[in-house]
Amino acid sequence: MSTADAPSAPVQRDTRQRRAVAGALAATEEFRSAQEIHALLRDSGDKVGLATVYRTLQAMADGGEVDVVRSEAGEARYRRCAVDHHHHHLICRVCGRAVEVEGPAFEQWASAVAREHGFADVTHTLELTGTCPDCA
Amino acid sequence: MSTADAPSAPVQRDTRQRRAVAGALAATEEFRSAQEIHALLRDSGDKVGLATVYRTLQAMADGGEVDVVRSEAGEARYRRCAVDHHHHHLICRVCGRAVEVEGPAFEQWASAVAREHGFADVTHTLELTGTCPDCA
DNA sequence: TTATCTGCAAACATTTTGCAGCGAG
DNA sequence: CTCGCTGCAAAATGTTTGCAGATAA
Repeated sequence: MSTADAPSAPVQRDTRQRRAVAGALAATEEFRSAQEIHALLRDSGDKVGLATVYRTLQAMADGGEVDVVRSEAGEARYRRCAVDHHHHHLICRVCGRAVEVEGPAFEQWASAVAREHGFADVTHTLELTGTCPDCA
Repeated sequence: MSTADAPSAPVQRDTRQRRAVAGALAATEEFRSAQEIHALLRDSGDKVGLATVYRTLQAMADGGEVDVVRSEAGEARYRRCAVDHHHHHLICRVCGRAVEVEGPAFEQWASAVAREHGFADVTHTLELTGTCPDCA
């Protein structure tokens, strides 16, 4: 056996582009689409190819570094995933603003339902979409 | 003013294609993608253009006749929205089996959260994914 | 050096749209 | 008869991929 027989850590190289994408994500709380990030970076002067943005975000999502949701328009939107405890978002369908929402009651309900049906290893995806006070 | 001054009811014509799409949706409980429905109809012998399927589903979604969710792959999936009381699905990630789940407690929690943040017209998408007893 | 990453552009999949003709009302 | 609906195919999105060259380790 070698010193490292765990192929599960495909460590990424530390490149300017990767840092730029990570930086753009770190700069905000909100969900951003790949194209938004690409535009944002170009704006900041960091030139990163669109494909690279996509590849980087995908890699980050695989590594669990970012959360991904699908907008109603069908685009993937990414956000840095710093929080340990699970929470969800209430998203305004007009301005896209996202409010973080905690739901202990909901979490409990979900586990209860899963257990009741004998399902194991249950995860959930929850999105609340509405019109926020400012956009009403 | 005319006898009907409510422009909010752009009544759709009753066509063979529209009926076919509605039929395909009525035939199942599950969410279907536009392309699946198109294939399904072709299979049944009803020939409906793909564009028409898209247009029809979109119209139905606008009219609130169907629910729409986005799959993780980014496609839109439609389901007839006949049920008065809202319910969700607990889906097995191995065999794909879906169990219907009711969640009055969850519904209440969702409305409460929405109200608390001043959001109006809030809808939610909830998916529970796990491994069912048979596939464990 | 060498394997990975990047950029570009072409390939892809899904959904939308323009236009001529069909068909419901 | 009229106007909306349909079908086809082309266009528009959003995302992925092949390849040659750049670059981190």
